[in-house]
Amino acid sequence: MKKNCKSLPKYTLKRITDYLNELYLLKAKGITRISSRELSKMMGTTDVQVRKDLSCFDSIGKRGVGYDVTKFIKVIETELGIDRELSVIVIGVGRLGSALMHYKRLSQAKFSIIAGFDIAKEKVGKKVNGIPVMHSGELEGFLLKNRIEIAVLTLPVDEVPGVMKVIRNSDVKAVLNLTPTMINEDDGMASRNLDIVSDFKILSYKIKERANAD
Amino acid sequence: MKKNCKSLPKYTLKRITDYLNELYLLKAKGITRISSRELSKMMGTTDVQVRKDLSCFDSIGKRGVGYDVTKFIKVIETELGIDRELSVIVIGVGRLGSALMHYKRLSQAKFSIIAGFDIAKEKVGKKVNGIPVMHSGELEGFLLKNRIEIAVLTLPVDEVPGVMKVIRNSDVKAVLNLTPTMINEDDGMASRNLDIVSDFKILSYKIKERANAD
DNA sequence: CTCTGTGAAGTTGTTCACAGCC
DNA sequence: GGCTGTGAACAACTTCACAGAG
Repeated sequence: MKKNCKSLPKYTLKRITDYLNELYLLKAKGITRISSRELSKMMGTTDVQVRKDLSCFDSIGKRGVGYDVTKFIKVIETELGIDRELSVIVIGVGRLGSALMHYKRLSQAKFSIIAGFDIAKEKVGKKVNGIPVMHSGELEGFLLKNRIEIAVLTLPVDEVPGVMKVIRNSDVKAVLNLTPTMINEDDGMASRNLDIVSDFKILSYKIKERANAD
Repeated sequence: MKKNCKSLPKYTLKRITDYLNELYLLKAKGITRISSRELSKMMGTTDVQVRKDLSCFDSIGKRGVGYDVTKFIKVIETELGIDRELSVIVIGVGRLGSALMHYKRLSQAKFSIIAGFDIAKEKVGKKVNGIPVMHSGELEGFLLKNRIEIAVLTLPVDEVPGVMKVIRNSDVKAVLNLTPTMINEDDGMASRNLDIVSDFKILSYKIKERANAD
């Protein structure tokens, strides 16, 4: 499937996931064909950008015609490796962790959350959306017995170092960190740091900047 | 406060919000001084990157010494414009919207959510964490009477177009979009699109890529 | 003529190397 | 010596301009 690129450029990778979301919507509407120009308009980018992003793959468009939506989706899904099941655990079953455990789009996309972990007695032993919640003390043992690809961190920031010690010692392949601290990648583990408050701050800056531009 | 840069480079802006999170943690620990090298280690970047990012501001470090944590925080906060109150509404009071309405770090950072909107009868008229929930039909009138800087979208994706029509017609300055579709910026409105499922997909790709590299 | 695909040019972001202050 | 600040060199990404297929 890959052509020119040894691995997808960082920003291409990000955009491709966005393309995918729009393609799903198009497919749901019964649209079977799309041009780079039409897609770029939805995405707020340019047609050339779309085509350049796709240049990493074997040609998936038809000149004079455009792209077949279904084929387009398939190629991206294969490239992202989301055509297989990935097992996930959620560490910290607060409002956000619990929201993720209920989130249908995740399971639809084959990310299956198989356990939650928390230190609160009233949560441990219960189920959230059918998913068992275990005590954080059991995490180390659990990771020895179960193959987990992704660990999601939705716990208080001061509990992160302890949990990360356990995770770095395990076979977990990636961490999605939703706490306001940075978790760096290393040889054995990928990571992604998301902090929604930071996004609010970025919007604050943009608002301020635009106001000044008057 | 600004020096060389007419506006902050895109990636500098993003990193600065990350620096801020680490600086808050340092301050909470009572640490008053930090070097670019130490900070860069926490962030998974380089000391030069940190210093380059700061080159947009009037010099805030001392050669041979490092940066004063409190001053560092102050400069960033001022630049981001988060030293003032910003009013926020949440459209779609599901699990995620509700989690945001409870999120302490948001109000601590002066982002005050003053209303939620939903179409579900059983939610309208109630309060979530003391914040009133109104019917989405009231949104247009509400935006005429209240100055809102940021609208957060946490509603089903098929309801987005209708809501965006109202918002684009209003004085809302920015949208934080948590639905899996793209909302583009225009002259009157900034936006930021976040889709956590896309982040899972990016991790999937990274896991696959690392596995292949063996 | 329409739309994809892609080297080449242009722009933006990162790293290097070192000057300047503590 | 230690650490900041920055022009210059380098690398990554985006846009341009156009060749090529339907």
